[in-house]
Order: sequence, then C-alpha cells, then structure tokens
Amino acid sequence: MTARPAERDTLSRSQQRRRDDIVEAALKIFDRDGFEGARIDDVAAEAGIAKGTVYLYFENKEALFEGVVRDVVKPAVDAVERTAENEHMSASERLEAQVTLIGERLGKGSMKILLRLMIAEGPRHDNLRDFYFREVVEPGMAAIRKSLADGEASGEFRPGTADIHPQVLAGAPMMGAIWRILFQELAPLDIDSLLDDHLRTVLAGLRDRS
Amino acid sequence: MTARPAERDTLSRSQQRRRDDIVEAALKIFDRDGFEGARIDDVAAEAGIAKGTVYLYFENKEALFEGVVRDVVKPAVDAVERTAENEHMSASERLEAQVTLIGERLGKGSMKILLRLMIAEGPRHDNLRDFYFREVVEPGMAAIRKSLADGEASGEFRPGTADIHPQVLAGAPMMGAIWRILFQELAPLDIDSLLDDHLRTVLAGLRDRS
Amino acid sequence: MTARPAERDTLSRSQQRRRDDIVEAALKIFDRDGFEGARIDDVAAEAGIAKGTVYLYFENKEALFEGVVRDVVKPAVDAVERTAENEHMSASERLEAQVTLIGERLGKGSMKILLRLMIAEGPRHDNLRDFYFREVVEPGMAAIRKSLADGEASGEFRPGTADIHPQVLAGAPMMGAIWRILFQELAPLDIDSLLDDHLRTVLAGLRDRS
Amino acid sequence: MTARPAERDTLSRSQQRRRDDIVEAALKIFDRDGFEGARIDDVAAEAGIAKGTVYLYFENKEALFEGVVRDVVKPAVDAVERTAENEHMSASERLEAQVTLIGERLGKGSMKILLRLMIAEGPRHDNLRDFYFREVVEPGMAAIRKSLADGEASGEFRPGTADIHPQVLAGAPMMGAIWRILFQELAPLDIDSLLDDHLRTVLAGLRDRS
DNA sequence: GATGAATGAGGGTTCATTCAT
DNA sequence: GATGAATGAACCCTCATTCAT
Repeated sequence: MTARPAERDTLSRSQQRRRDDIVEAALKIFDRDGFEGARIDDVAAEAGIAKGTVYLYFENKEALFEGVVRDVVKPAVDAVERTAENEHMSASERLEAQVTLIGERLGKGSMKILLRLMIAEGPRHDNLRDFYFREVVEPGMAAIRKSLADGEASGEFRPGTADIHPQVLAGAPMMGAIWRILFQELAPLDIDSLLDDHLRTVLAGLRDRS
Repeated sequence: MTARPAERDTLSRSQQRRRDDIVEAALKIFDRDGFEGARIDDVAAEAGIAKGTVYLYFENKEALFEGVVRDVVKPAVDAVERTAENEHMSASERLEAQVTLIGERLGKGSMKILLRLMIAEGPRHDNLRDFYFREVVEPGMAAIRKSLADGEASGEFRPGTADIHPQVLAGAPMMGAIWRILFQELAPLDIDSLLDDHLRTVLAGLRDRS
Repeated sequence: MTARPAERDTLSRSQQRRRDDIVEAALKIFDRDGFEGARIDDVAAEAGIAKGTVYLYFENKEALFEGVVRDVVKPAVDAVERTAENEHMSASERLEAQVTLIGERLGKGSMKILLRLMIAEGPRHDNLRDFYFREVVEPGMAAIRKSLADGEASGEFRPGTADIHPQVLAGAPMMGAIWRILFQELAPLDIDSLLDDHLRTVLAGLRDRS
Repeated sequence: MTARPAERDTLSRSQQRRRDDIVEAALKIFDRDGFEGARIDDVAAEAGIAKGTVYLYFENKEALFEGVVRDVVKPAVDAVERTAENEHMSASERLEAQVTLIGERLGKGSMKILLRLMIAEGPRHDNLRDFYFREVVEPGMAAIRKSLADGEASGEFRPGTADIHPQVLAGAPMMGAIWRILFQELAPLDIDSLLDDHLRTVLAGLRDRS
C-alpha cells in the first residue's frame, strides 16, 4: 500500500542503485555546503532526480545525513580490523601498515569528507558521532593498542609501550588529514612523506631503551 | 547621520567593549550551531543587546564570523613565537614547551572552538582560512621547524632531523584537540598524558642514531 | 490501450464493487480530514488498493469528492419521497414520520458525514451544493410543505399552516445533527428525545387556534 | 531581546490594531478556503502586510486559527447572557428575544462564519470546539433553559416545559444559519420570517395544555 | 487493469537584513 | 546609537498526479 522504498525491508537492485546515487550526491553536497547549508534541491540535482524522490528514500534531511555517514563508514570498518590480524608481521610492520592505512583513509576520499563532517556536525548529532566512534575510531585505536602490546611482549619495543596512548600513533595521520582538508592548496603536504617521518621517529622512540 | 561604529576607524572605549561582547557571544553561538545554523537573534540575546545592534558593529553575518576568527587569533599569535625564542633552553626543552603549548591552546577554550570552526567552515571561507594559516599555523610550524634545526645543529638530534615535517610534532596535540571536540564525553582523554607519551617517544626517536 | 473504467459507460460487476470500495474509503477519509486535508494515499490504503488505482476510477480528487456526494445522496432520495406519499396517515403522523426520518438520516451514518462535508465544502463546490439541494433538501422541504398543506386542508392544523416555512419542522433534526457532529462527546444529546419534545411542541402549536 | 509581539504580555495600541487586522483577514480567508486550504500568503496580502509579519503575531497557522475563533467568540458571549437577565419580560418575550438574537448572530457576520468553521474544523481541533461549546453554546442553551423553567414556574407554559430540550428552540435559528450558508443564493430564506413562524408555533405549543 | 516510484508545484515556516522610531 | 517590527527570499517537506512496468 504505497510504502516508500525506504520503509521496506529490502530494496530492489535498481532501488539500491538509486539510493546509492542519492547518498553519493549528498556526500558531495554536504561536503561542499555543510549539513545546514546543503539544499535537498542540490542533492537531487546532483543525483539527477527530482527533489521529491529524495524523500522516497530518506525520511528527511537528518536521515539522509545518517545514511551518508553509515554508508561511508561501512566499508571502512573491516579494512582496519583485517590489518590488525596479520600474524606474520612484526609489531613495527603492523604499526606501519596501520598508520599508513589510517593516513590513506583519512587523508582522501569519502573518509576525509566524513572526518570533516563529523568534526563539524558531530557535536550536534550525538548518535552519529557515537556510531562513528564505535565503528571507526574505537576499532582503530584497539588495533594500534594491540600492536603496541604485542611489540612490548615480544621485546621489540621498550617496556611500558603497551600503556602508550594509541593516539600518539594516530596523531600524524590525523594531522595530515586536517592539513589536506584545510591547507592543501595553500601549502601542499605529502602525506606519505609525513607518515614516513612520523613512523621512523616514533618507531625508533619505541625501540629506544636509554 | 552618524556613521556606524563599524565604519569608523576607531571605537570609543564602551563601543569596543560592546563589540567584544558581541564577538564573545558569536563565538559561543557559532560553536554551538555552526555558521549556517547560528541565528543573529541568538547572538544578540547572548550578548544582551537587540538584534539590530549587531549590524551596527558588523556589516553582516559573514563579517561577524570574520570578526570572531580575527579576535580569537590575535592573542594566540605572539605566544607561540615567544616560545621559539627562549635561547637558554635545549632543543628538546623547547620542543616540549612548544608541543605542550599547542596542545593546551588547541585542546580547550576559544582556540579549540576556532579549530573546529575552521575545519567546518574554512573551505567555504578562503580568506579566513588563509588568515588562520598565515597567522597561526605557519608561525607554529616555523617555530617547531626551527627547534628541530637547532637540535640537529647542536648535535642533540640525529642528522636529518631538520628535514622532518614539523607536523610530526604537532600531530599528537592536534589529535588530542579533535578527540576532545568529538569524544571527550564518550571516552575521556587526558591530554597531558597523551603529550607526555608523545614527547617521550618522539624525542627519544629524534635522539636515536641506530 | 483499454479505456479506464472511469471513462467507460458501464462497469463490470467487480469494477463496480471496487468503485464502491473507493467511495466508501473516501467518505471516511474526507470525514476525518476534510477535502483539502484528505490524502489520496490514505483513501487508497483504506480501500486496500494502490494509489494509482484511484485514478483509474476517478479523474481527480474533485471527481472523487463528487462521486462520494452522489453515491451518498442516491439512496437518500427515494426514502423521503416515499414517506410523503403514505396516504393513510394523518398529517400529524406524516410530519412525525418525516421529521423522525430526517432526524435519523441526518444524525448518523453517511448522511451526517455528507451534511458536514456540504457545510464545510459546499460553498467551494457549487455544482455539488446545487446537486445536494436539488436531490435532498428540496424534496425534503417539499414533502414537509405538502404535509403542512394537507393538514390545513383537512382542518387538522390551524389556518395559515400551509404557509409556514417547512424549515421550522426541519430545524430540530438539523440542530440534532449539528450537535452530534460537534458536541456528542462533550454533552451527549438523545436525538429521539429531542425530536419528541420538538414534535410534541410544534404539533400542538400547529393545532392551536387561540 | 527581540521577543515577538505575540510573546509579550501586552501589545501596544498599534500592535493591537495590526493583530486585529490579521485576525480579520484570516477570518475572511479561512471562510473562503477553509483551514487547510487557506494560505498564509493570502492572509497577509488581505491584511496588507508581508507573510513573515503574520508569524510575529501568531506562532503558526493553528495559533492564528485559534486567535480567530477566540476573537470572534469574545464579543458574542455577553450579548446572550445579558438577554437572559431581562427581568421585566414575560418568559415568552424572553424566549423570543433569545431566539431572535441567536438567529441574528448565527445567520450573518462573523458568527455565521465561525459556525461554519466549527462544523468544518471543530472535530479536528478539540480544544477550540470545547472552547466554542463552553463560551457560546452552553451559555446559550442555559439561557433558554432558564426561560423555559421560568415560564413553567409562572404558569405561562404547560407543565413539563422546563424539561424540554432547549435545542428545540434553537433549532430554527440553526436551520436558518445553515440554510444561509449553503443555499441563500439558490433559494433565499427570510430568516425573520422563519423565526416568526417558529416562535408563533413553538410558543403556542408551549402554552397548550390539551 | 493495477501498481507504486517519480515528479515538481506549492505552502508553512525561518531568519538575515533593513529602517522608522 | 539602539531598538525590534517588518520584510521577503529561501528552503524543507508534502502530496496530487503521471506513467513505465
């Protein structure tokens, strides 16, 4: 009886494609204009559909925002976790892989946009912020923490390493992401090179026993 | 027709005080609601004045935002620079002071709010972003860069240190600030302790010659 | 391309049944939400069909409203007229039967709904209002007028009775209907008892020659 | 601090006049288009102001409707009550005055519009319907009831008159009002003449002891 | 015939900005 | 200078109507 597609449990192939189009368009518009500044009209135009159609797939602007956040987060989750489980790597190698992954994810594409959206809008959208924390940040920190603990246990890192804040490792990738968001045109930053410096310094520091 | 205060070159003492009240109120409202979401009505109410009065001091919402950014940036500038010139400190001590200062500034008060506003709105306000970069970020990075170079020159740090991205040092304070903005309620982070871990690790890494 | 059912002269049995379902559903929704407030979606859902199907049977919302009015009016017409022709009743008995019938019709079921719809929407739908007047009101008034005239002719009522406005007789049933529409929950009114009072008083008044 | 006039306790003379203009305009537009059909734009145009100004005086469309109802009801209240207290009239005279007053009020001007609005929208606006009942209908019925009782007590009317539904008396004025709303153009009705017939018949009936 | 996704005009409401007092 | 009522453009969302399947 005329349920919106959005209210059904499942969407047909073509409906799913359309939903994805809308989310993709919304991500772009939200990035350009922010949540408040974004006009549903623009999202629809970007997606090549009529304004009303957006409302067939999302209850309202807030739900659209939520859809964007969830869709961007989804594929990010497993990637981080998979890295943590590479058993045949040394702790250093794993940390390097993890920091590099975070740097790459955060520094470009939709995760960069999401990061900015979360910083800008997160405090006004508690449930989305919580979701982002739970699904992205917490697992990431946990993965790093495990590598640190493993490195201490194996003697690769100095004693006490397990208790170091994982944010120390994630700091440079975060800095790189923010830099790209704000200053890339003004003062280009080579993220790979930044992460290189960061990893070389920090890993040396973790091995140091003086 | 008297000119608006905003159009005069100088403001009387009481006008300056009123202007500051408006900026202070606007900072709070922009932080709470974002640029688009902020209502001039709310700013005026927060400042205890009538809505029209805001327009006596600022041409429009955009100019008010600019006023906020400039006023917050102003006192921040010198502080960083002063630190860089403390000649009787070792490079390590100076870096420690600098990183700690950045962490404190960025992690609380109006600079934390400004950071968030810049990330959220910067890409839509190029001149403000440029201003922020020129007045805050560049000097900060330069100060760190100088400490790194001095440390290498004095033999305190390993060769090549001067070429390390200063963002490596600033990463942890930035991470701490973002964390506080987003997750402080969810998962409290002790910034001092984070910076401790960061500095111990990084400084050890910079001294390491292995 | 087969013609829509609505454009054919005749409907199959099952089509007629479906049309009736739609009209019945629409009556309910129009009653609940008014003409402007009614959503075709809701009518369709109430009828257990898809929204588009409504448009197979009715050109547009206006036509659906017209269908509702006509369908409700249809069975009402003959009833009133039949009463007027009961030759073996006294004038009083006939008036009593007529007033009671009007009271029952108007005070409940679809005629009550129709009355409200006509008051609410009639002035904006002249042709429907005219139709209602011609098919329902006029015959009703005529029937009463005839009873009054017959009663005067037979000496049952005082001279001049034939010239009395039939609305005098219909007033109480109308009042009862309006009361039920608006205040039944607030201050229940027993229509039978109201009509009793009304008839006793008015008939006595008509017989009075003082 | 920029409170809407509507949110203040008191309105200045000119504000009160403007508020009244809006209500007057709204009454006209609501009458023409119904509550749902009325456009705030049209109300504003009718009142000769900008659309936004309406919202300075009324929170929303619903509040505007409420304002209309309350403003129309206000002056109506006392009139009915005053009639009930005319001690030097006979019960018949008082009933006549009351029925005539109801007929005049209900049959034209803003009370006629209000009646129609209440029938159309009342069931969807419980509090307004209750207000209308409490302020207008109940006092009116009570006044009639008192006249009936007084008339029985004084012997002017037959025993049992006090128990007659007052709606019997109010029926004809109501019928006249509905008629004017719906059919005045189609079949003009002289309300005075209707009420004459009604009163002559009913009062005779009330005096009758046969 | 029946369906329901898609359309887009329309309307309620908000709020930056203006200006008479 | 200060005020806050007035303005009207803008934007979210709804829903009558269409039409491809």
